[in-house]
Amino acid sequence: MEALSARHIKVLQAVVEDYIHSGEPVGSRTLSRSPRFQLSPATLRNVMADLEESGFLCQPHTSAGRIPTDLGFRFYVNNLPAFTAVSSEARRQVRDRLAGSGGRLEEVLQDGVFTLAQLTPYVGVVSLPDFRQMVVRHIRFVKLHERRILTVIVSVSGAVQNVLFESETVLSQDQLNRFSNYLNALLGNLTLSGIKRMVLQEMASDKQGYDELFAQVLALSRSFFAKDPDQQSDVMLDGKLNLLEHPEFADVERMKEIFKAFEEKGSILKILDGALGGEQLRVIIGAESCCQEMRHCSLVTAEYGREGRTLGRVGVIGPTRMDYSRIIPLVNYIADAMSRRLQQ
Amino acid sequence: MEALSARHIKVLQAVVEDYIHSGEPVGSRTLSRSPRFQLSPATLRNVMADLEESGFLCQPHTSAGRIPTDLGFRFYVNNLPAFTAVSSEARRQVRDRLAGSGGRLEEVLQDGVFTLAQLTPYVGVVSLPDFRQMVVRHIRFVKLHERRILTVIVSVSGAVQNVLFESETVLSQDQLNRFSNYLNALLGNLTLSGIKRMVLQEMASDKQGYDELFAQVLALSRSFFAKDPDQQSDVMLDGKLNLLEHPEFADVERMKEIFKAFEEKGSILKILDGALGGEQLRVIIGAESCCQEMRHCSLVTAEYGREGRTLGRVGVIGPTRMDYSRIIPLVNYIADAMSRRLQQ
DNA sequence: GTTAGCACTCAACCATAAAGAGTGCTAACG
DNA sequence: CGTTAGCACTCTTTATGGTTGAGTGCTAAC
Repeated sequence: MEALSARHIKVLQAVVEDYIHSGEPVGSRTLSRSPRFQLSPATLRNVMADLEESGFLCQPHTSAGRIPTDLGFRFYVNNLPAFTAVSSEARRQVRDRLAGSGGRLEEVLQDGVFTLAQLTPYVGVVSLPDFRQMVVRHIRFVKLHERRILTVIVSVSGAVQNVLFESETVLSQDQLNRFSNYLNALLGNLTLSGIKRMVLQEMASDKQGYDELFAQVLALSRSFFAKDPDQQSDVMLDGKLNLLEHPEFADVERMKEIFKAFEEKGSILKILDGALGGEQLRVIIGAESCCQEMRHCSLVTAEYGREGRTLGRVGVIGPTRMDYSRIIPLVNYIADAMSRRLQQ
Repeated sequence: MEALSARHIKVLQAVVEDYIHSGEPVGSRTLSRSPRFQLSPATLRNVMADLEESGFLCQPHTSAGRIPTDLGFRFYVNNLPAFTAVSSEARRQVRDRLAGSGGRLEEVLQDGVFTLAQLTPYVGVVSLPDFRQMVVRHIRFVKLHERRILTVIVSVSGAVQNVLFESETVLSQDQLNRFSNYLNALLGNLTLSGIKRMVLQEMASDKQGYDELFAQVLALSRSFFAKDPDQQSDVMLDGKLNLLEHPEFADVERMKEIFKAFEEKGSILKILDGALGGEQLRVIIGAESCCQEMRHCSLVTAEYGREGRTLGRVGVIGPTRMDYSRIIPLVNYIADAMSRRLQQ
């Protein structure tokens, strides 16, 4: 397998692009008819045979045209000749949708995946930030019943989370209010994990001479953290039905597989946040995801965040035969728009 | 179309049951082989022809066996010869699941649909109570930022709801706490709509001589209700993938249709809560739902509630070819188990 | 009222044939 | 030596037709 000549690359690109748009295996004849080549089918056949040997193309069967392998798509994406700019219509839709709602984290994320599902024939996907890693703006305790307490946690990015737990002693709502105030005053810029760490440290140091209030807050916090809201992060999907429009998922078995992966979101999450080297944009093609059920899918995702902090990734899931040159700029654009919206 | 003879009924039941278990059109031969008939195929053919004429059976094409129409299933369900008792294994699973979690409304509902999806090859479905109709146990206001206020509402059945709104004036958290306390003291057994009604009445009466606090609480409530959390009720589904196992949904087009209905939950909700005559148990067969996309599906649902109040309906969605004699008791059982769990 | 017999219909299956697309290989060409 | 035309070959797709089997409706006899 030697280096690819300029012609090889050009042919590979042509095959990939044709396949992306037609969905059919592409043969040497079709290719030679294209005005971008002045070559006969025979010559192209030779080139394509080389590309097949190198693993960039394959044939569904003898006497069919070629289709790109994952490797072929990978090469194509890494050497994308040109991007399709995000249309002004699409920009408008993104802007309108994001501006139209409240700006709470969940709303922004929902708007993001919704717009992606609208603007593409693929599935919009976004990973929710791990709640424990989010900077807390506000904690409030609400007494429900006896020792049953509802905790309302609001993050700086506007996410609201409710956690139920049981305190060790019965406390009045007034006491809880004082605790809330105390904690909030203390809070400056800590994440939930940060608060937990602090509480545990303080308890371990076991100083005497705490004022009563602080001791009580610590005790309460401990029972709160004992429950460890391992609510973990989660993913949101939109537009699953879009996938049904693609011929590659006409087969019920294949569909079932992918929907199974969607149902238990864990595996999607792992693919999204899995590779920890947080590149701004990431394209995962077919089997690269290492997820059996997703081997016929590609993911294009980008980071979104707030004030320099990465919160998660947003993007689309579609067939490996995806219109990368259009999708990549679009995903970038939406991730950016969401981050800007969250800033406000 | 005259009244059905005992024999007609027996044949209809046999056809329905055979079809439910085989999924294939059932012919006169098959039927006559069954030990429950001592009749020749020819005789059965005559009976079946009558049933077809009356609209209880139909043929996919000449020279195929018969399958029940919606009307046939309807008759069968209305005259169910016997129920299959809920197995002790199933009871155990329901009990374990419900006992295992926290008892918050959402958890109970989730456990309910989950168990249904586990125990049947169909989709578990439950309608969430309309939040405005739920009796409020607790209201709490949390100041987020300037005039931005988060309201946490807890219902007696343990549902928690967050609503964001903007107050007219800037208030401190201390003030909000006092308002919360005041409102909660006032609250005794009102629904959210009830509270709204009360607030509007009080404001309309426009008495002078309110104490300051009450006036402020009223003002705050008004801006809260101005937003009208028309969060409406919602539905939860589980086990959508179960449907893919049924031969009747092997066709991608049909699948797409149903999943579309699932996606926009409004239509499901309408079917569930639509017919307002709240029978304890309800079976909706095929086109009876009046929902185009659901015409190949049946729903078996039962009411669940708390302290005599109906909160919503829980049940399953499956193909019209559903094992009604097993499903009906099961749905009843789960609805009952959920209601009992909510009582605690 | 029930049954046996018979002609008929129709989907499903299978084999075969023909068409069409595409290939690899070879030999000729500039 | 790269390029091209030609050709035999492969393999899918589509159409065709015949056969089988399940099931029916009708009629006549029991």
